[in-house]
Amino acid sequence: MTANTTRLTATFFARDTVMVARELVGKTLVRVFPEGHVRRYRITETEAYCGADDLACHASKGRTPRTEVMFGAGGRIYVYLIYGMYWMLNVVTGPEEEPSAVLIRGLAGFDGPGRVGRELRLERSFYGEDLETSPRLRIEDAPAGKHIVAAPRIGIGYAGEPWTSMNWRFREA
DNA sequence: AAGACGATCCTG
DNA sequence: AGGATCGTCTTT
Repeated sequence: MTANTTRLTATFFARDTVMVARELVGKTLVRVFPEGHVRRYRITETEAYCGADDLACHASKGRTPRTEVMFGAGGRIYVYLIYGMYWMLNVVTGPEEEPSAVLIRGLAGFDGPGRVGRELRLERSFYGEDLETSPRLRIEDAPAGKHIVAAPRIGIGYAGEPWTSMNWRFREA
């Protein structure tokens, strides 16, 4: 048997954000490093950020150079620097003009969005990269497998209700 | 031009 | 509990 190495395309990402967030748990993130070596990681935790109405979503603050990529169709990378230190990895979701994304919060062995970015050596140039064609970052399909639990999102208290209570964080049980 | 602060992590 | 560290957005 050969391993399943089906690369996920725009048709997977350009769907309902919460659905994509849930389904991304267990999928395989593949990073080709500048030195040429390849590492594969199982995605263990994600969060959904759902459109301009979701006050926890950066796009709710408006269309700016930073949030621009989220307004496009699903399948591209949204990265941003937080606390002057950590690059957060997001996958843009949904159709065009519906600014939403899924934050990759954890990979097997690398728990936490800051650790994910550090491990993958993300930086500014990943902004807008197309997951369908990028030579250095891709996501491959994988069997559903593990049980997945939903919980409120982390670090978004400023958004208030009902956004703080939405169970839009997904992780392996 | 200056200030506030963040979808975090590590150390003490 | 507090510091690191800086891009982005808001206010002057």
